[in-house]
Amino acid sequence: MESRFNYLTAEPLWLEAWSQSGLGRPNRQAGKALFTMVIPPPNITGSLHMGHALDNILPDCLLRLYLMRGSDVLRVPGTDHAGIATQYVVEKNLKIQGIDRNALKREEFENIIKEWAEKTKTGILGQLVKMGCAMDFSRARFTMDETCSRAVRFAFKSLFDARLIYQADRLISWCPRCRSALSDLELEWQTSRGQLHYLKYPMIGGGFITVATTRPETMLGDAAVAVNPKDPRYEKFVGKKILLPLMKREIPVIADRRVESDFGTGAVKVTPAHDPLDWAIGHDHGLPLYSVIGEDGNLTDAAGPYRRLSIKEARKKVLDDLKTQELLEREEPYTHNTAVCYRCATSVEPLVSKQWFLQMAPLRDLAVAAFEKNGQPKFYPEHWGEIYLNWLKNLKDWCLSRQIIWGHRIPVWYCEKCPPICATETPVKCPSCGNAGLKQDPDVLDTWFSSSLWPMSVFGWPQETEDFKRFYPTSLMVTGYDITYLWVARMIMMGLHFTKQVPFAEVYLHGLVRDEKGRKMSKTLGNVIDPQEIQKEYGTDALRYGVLIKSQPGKDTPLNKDIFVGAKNFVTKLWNAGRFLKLEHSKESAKPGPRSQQELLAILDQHAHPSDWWAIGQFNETLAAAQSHLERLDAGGALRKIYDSFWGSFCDWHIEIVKLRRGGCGPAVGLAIYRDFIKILQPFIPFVTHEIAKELGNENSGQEAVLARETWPAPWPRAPKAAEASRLWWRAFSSIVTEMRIIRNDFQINPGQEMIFSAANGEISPEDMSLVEKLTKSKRVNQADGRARVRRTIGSGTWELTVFFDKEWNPAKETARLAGQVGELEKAIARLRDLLEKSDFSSKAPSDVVEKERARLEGLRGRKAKLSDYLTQLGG
RNA sequence: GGGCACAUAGCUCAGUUGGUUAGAGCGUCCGCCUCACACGCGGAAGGCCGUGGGUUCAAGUCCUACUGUGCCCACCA
Repeated sequence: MESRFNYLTAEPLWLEAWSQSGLGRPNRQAGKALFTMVIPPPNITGSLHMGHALDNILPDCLLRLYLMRGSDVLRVPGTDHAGIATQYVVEKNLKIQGIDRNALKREEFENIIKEWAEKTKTGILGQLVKMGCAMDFSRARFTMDETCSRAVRFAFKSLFDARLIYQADRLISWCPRCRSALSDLELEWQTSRGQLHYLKYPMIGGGFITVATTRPETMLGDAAVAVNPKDPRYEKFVGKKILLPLMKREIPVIADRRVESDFGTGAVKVTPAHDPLDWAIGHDHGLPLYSVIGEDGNLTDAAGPYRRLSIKEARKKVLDDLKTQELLEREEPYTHNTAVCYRCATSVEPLVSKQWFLQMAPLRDLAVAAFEKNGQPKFYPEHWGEIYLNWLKNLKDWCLSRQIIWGHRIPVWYCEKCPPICATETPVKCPSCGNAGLKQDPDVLDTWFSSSLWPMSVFGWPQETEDFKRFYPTSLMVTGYDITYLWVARMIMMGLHFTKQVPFAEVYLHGLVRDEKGRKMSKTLGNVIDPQEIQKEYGTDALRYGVLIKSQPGKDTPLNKDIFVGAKNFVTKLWNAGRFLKLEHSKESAKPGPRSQQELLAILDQHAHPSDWWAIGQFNETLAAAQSHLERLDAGGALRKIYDSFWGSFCDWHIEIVKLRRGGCGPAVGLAIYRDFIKILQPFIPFVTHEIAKELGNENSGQEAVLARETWPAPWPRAPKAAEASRLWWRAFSSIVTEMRIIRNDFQINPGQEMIFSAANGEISPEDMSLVEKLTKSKRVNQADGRARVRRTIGSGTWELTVFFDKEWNPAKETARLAGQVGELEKAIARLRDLLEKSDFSSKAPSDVVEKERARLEGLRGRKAKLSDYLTQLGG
């Protein structure tokens, strides 16, 4: 074995081996439980970033775990066409080339995006492969491929026929840059500093009413002024008329409960066509709509003399004109929130537009019932269930149509005089009048519409395919909490509506990947870590390890490069431990690897050293802890446990001891435990563990070379007596070794120099004492001679270590150290004594806990006595 | 305005159902190329576990109030 794991050469070979073995593809083995997942399809906007790495590595780890624990597994990969996002990226690229997309025909532009889609799709799927994700790539889907498109058309028509999808003129959020409607969930909010303008509206018949607004240009579309009905200041105005300045339009003063008396002047201008609250008020009061802002973000003909001005220009001109007429009372600085497009950050305009909507209430009720009655799906972390439920209850209708090119065309066709025709296949002629000149609706669907069908459509739904029958609903959905509403909730609702089943039994919501300061990774901040670079520089296992060890359910994952350095170090450590054990074992035995576990246990009964039992015990505890974490889908927690145990116990202690034990079963047992570590680490870092397994040779003949297909280890059987004895042994042994090392450091004894010591009242066998000698480069003597000495108490204080050395040393430092220790011991003793004697502890706490504390107090007292005694000697 | 989460070492974070002296990685300091690994080994310094109450024999852990931080929802013009 080389001294390092060569990931550059090993990774491609294992990727090929896994592909051959069909990891992530079901075997159809009878009697096996199925564990299925579909991936959150990455957007085809570019390459995969660190968030995707987490999104895919975490479930891969769980899938590999399920595979080893005996499940038949399937994970379906795929990509998302990501309507607005992809179109935006392609538009930007065209702009760099000097091409204006508006100059292109719909088909031309669509073809350019298709080309882009092919390229990025390939790249993304390639990245998934290279991250070691065990998926069934033969089942890979794309949200706009024929299978998924069929599902989209079917779902739309079905919802249309059920009258859940409808077309209506509504106030929607409009992105003037994307030239498209957006859903409420596609808005982001920014605080912006602006002005609150106080406008004086003249009453017909004399007097003024003053309104406050942040958007004075919308006054051109005012249909009324509203006041609170309980506001005494305005009682006399209600029902009277205003002559709207600039437009010279008569508008009424109305009373509405939704107006807050204590904001601004207590009177609000009502612009039903450009403000959500005004829309509602206008609707209830039957006010007319004046759409003064158009889809291009400029003012419309309805704005009279202000037509074709941009919003900014119009605002300035309106204010100037009002000022001239002395109708601008005052202005004050004002900070408020404005909505922007979540893809291009352009300010969104509320405006009235004819759009397709999905009525959510019936779907919502299904989801609420599934969760409240059956607890479906189960959320990790659990508290997300309540958040999800709460959100569902306030759900509004979903605006489905987008006025962009890239996406699923709305499957509705129009005939000149007949009602719209909704069909899953392009109709040749109008079913009502037979007219052949049908025109398809130019709009496309919100990209999340196809996403919401994903767990069904990947399996061929609505067709009753074998796959659909067999794999739907899936076992687990792993995704980021940021798309719980946008995606998870909608999948659940669609699943319930169309299949009466929640599409996944469990949902694991992971956090967002952030930098070490907790900031989002972004190109502008320059804090982006590219997973591909990490793979090149540190290896894919290091990428997986780093991402996994930092992940916690529901919490954000802070990452920096150091984590991957540590990750690579662990891979190297693991590798070298294997290299060493293989070497050691080959000295003992000609066989390629350890014998069977049964045979090993027989040898253990005859020849075991306590450290063998201790290491076995440590492994069993690690296995149990890791499993309990994994049952809660906490891969990070499991990995941390394994790391601590492998490095801190197995390598730092057990292997070091095995090195010094001559002959015996040390290497064989060590190798056997090591093999189990390799297995439980396989789901996390599959490349290096597979390579090591190959290097070590097969345990038994007939086993597959693919470690991922081996079975998850069971705890080692061992006698409880041996377990207890090995624990006691460990305490004594480790504390004397540690104390010797501390003395060597404290007294600056050269590492090459042998230390002479005596140990009074040995709890350790002579054989083990020789291990201590070798481990600490020291020699035990029975008799004190005339040399300088230092004494230390060990462990519980029942025995004592004396180290002799030639050089003179100043006792002051040691005295201070001892005095400090005695002081702390006294405090601890007093605390314990009070606990045992003065409180109700002794009578109320369980007897075993009380016994423990009593024993501890005894130990502390013994230790203090010894230290005080020695302190007196030093002082004297 | 409503909701959720978090607050532990200089930094990033563990700490499973309450029970010995609260841990790791990175960073800092000291000493080592010891024949698996310097991507390593040994050691040290560094924490009244955000604050005040409460429950309990016992609280980092449970409850409550407060303070601070982050996020989500709402969007008062």
